[in-house]
Amino acid sequence: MKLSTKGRYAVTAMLDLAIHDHEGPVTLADISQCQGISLSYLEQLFAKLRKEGLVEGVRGPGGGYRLGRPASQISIAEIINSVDENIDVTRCLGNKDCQGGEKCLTHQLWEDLSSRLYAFLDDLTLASFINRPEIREVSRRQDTIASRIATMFPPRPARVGANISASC
Amino acid sequence: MKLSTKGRYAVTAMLDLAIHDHEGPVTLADISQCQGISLSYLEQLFAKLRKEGLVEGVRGPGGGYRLGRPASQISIAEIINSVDENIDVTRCLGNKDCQGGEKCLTHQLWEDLSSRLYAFLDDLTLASFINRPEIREVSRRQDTIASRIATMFPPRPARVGANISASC
DNA sequence: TAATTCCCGACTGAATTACTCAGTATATTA
DNA sequence: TAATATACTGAGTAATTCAGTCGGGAATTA
Repeated sequence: MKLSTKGRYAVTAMLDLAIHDHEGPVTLADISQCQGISLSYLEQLFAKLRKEGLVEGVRGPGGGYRLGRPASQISIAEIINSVDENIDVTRCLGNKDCQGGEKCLTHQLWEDLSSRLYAFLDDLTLASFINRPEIREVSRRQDTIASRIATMFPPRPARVGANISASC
Repeated sequence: MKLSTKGRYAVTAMLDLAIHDHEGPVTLADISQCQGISLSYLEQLFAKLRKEGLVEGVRGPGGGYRLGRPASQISIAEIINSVDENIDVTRCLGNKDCQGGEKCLTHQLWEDLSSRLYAFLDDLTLASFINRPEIREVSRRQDTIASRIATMFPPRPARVGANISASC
């Protein structure tokens, strides 16, 4: 379990996808502009997320990325783990002699802490964040704008709407 | 809130101090050998821990480091924060325009997650780890050995004992 | 066909990690 | 008092990671 800016980028990007899930795919260009992250860097992060099945890409105009699973089945721990490659495990773990045959005590304790932390973050899903009332309110406001414009441009409403509601 | 190998080093070292608290100061040389971390690197980490008042150093032979406060009053979050300098906060936070005047939604959500995580780690104290029965058992065994030798070398028992019970 | 998007790999400067070395300061012990 | 063990400090450094650029290719839509 490691946690850095990289993990934060991945989580916020995934939240973005979750929020705009019903509007069709979200482009990396949108996220890039929105959150101030370089496009190519996002591509690298999303390559890892895709490998884990957390997102799926849709090519071509009107394409982008959408969640690979329902937001309720994607945990924060999964997201972080897929981009922040695991911290190197302590030397003594696995082979059980740290110092003098006896299995290292503090390393056991760290393992304990680490798994508690993982459990905590694995319990938090994307859905548990975006389903809170304040969030739904903001999301709803953006939807009304989007759908109003959508009725004016019937063919690909999602794309047009997405451009408008790109204010993160 | 950032979490890396550096933080792990600090936490395990602090656990070491907490476990051997009643035996007098623990030297960095012990921890270094025990946990396979370079001595000078430990010194740098402990400089930060000392600055935060989490540990206090004792110079001279028989010296070392001991906890700056009772183990029940030192949280994991404090330890990590003192060595893993904080993740750079998102651009839009503070000044409240991320993109178009409206405060960035995903960044609010991240702040939320971040504070939940901090609260979780701030609730975990050193004491909550070392007070578990398995740990006390190991610690007790080492104590009996230490005190048996201590009676044979009256003047500075703690130091001699520490050398023996250095198997982490 | 042209445009838009995902996808892929090589490369790069800057920062961080983990470490080495070389010393100074303070306390203990012989 | 001299020797020793420890904490402290700071400068330097190879390796790694971060975050990004660049140049393309592949699939989809219009």
